Amino acid sequence: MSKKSGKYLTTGEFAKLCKINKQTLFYYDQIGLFSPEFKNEKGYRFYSIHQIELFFVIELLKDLDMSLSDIQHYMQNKSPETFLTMMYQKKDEIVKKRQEIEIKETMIDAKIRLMQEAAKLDFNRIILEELPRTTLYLSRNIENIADEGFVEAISNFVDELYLSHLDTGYPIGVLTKREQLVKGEFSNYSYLYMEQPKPKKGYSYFETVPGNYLTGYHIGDEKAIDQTYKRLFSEMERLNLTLGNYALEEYIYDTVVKNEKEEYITKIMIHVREKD
Amino acid sequence: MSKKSGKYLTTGEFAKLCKINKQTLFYYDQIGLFSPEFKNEKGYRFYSIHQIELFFVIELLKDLDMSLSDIQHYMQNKSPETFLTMMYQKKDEIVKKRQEIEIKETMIDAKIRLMQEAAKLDFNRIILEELPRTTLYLSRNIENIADEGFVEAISNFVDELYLSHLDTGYPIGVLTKREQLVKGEFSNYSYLYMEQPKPKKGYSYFETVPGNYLTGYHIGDEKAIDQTYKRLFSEMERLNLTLGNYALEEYIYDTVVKNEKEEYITKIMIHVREKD
DNA sequence: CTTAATGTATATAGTAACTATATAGTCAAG
DNA sequence: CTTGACTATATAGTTACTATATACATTAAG
Repeated sequence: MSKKSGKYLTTGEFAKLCKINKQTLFYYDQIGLFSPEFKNEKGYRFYSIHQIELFFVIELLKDLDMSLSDIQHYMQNKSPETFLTMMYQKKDEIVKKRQEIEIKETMIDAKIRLMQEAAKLDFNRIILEELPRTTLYLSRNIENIADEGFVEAISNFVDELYLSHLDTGYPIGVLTKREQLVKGEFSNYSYLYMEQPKPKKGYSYFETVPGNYLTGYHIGDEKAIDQTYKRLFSEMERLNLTLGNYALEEYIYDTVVKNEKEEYITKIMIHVREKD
Repeated sequence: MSKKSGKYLTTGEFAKLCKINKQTLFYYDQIGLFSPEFKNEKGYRFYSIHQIELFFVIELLKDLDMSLSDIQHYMQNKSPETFLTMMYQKKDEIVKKRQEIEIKETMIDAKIRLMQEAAKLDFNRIILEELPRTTLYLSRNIENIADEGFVEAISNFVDELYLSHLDTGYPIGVLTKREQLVKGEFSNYSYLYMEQPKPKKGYSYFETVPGNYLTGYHIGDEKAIDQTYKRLFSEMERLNLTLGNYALEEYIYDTVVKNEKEEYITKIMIHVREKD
């Protein structure tokens, strides 16, 4: 702290206070965005402690993706009215930003859960597990759609999730109704879905049936997924179980397996009932 | 949607799906960060729908301030273990990020409230108002400190707020005890403070006294702040009030006044009691 | 009172991550 | 068979820093 400057701060001191690079303050002065309260005869910059408030406002606007030149233009002709209008707008933006962060947090949580699960898992084993009721947001019906239509359906569904703020960070899954499964059309999916841990009001959802699910994993080329379904159906037979209402499929990104080449894993969960 | 490509997407289609600029995908391919599943003999890129998962992971890491080259290095030698470790670390980072966003949200809310209040306000009028109990986080005692010490104290306080996650986005205020006020030492502040609407556990706080406060504003050069204090004390006398325990001062950024030149406003709130 | 360390300044070059533009080839529809 | 919408590469430009080089100023120590 320079003793002579009194209640003013030098560039270095102000930079430290704001937790920013000193060069950035030179740069801001140069472009005329944010300048010290005065310069002495030697050209040394002196900032007032009060200027930190303005600096924080600039930081805020910057964080809300406003360009430096836009901030500058705004600062040059601001008024209480425009400031208030901007704050209302920025409030909306920051709420959206927070929601996006929350989605990413869910995404990380989902990945962590998946990885922890995967560590204990043998991808070649089929297991029978009890799954709780969950809420799914479904796409429109996509039965009997062509390959290129499937891609388009996913594209539309992603757009829809984005626009309706229903993207929760969970992976996109597919639901195949019993009707297709009994015909052996394992890849004739009925709906795309995304799990909704906290369903937003104003939308209609599908509730999964709580109960027993036969879970297995298909590794690699999905053209061969029928084999995995057949293995699952044999296991179902062996366990004296009967096919329930639907099957769920989820794509898992390849980090879960120790493998050099990029491979995709599909988790298959078939709803089953006790045979009586 | 190109009909021939089947279940693969062209660069343009994949870019649209990911809501990203097509050039960015070229760029990612060029730097070897994220490449299409294959290229045809004409050099056309084809992305698989599954690649969106990997793309989202890249976006996530990018949002958490990881550089593209770091992401690339990580992607090249990842394993389930490193991925899980990274996800735990990123979980911490995103929580911190969310908290920072929340601080900024409070900051916006505080500004909006201030502006709405200011719109109805005459900065030259002194008003008597009833204020509720609020929680303040105080700095160490800063009585009888020199000017340069004051700047250092603010600097330390800002650091402390940052490190303890006690920065709520509210402005930094100063509290002056009755003891100094009666001596006429209006600028011999006792503590710096920041309001804590949701006080975090594990820290000690100061609770303001709910009751009557005489509020006035000082505009411009703070060397002349004594005048404003004197006006407040006369008004106190006139209203048959007596000085309470302390006074609070808050700096207000200049956007609240219609004025070309940068001016700072100080809000002064003096705790008062009925004379009996 | 000198000197070294640390601080300030300007000017300029470099960087990351896009982003835009120019030019040319490809494809599908009418 | 042409037109319009797409694809590609190559290259230049942009934003917001960030680092470096050089020179002058201030301060603390001997």
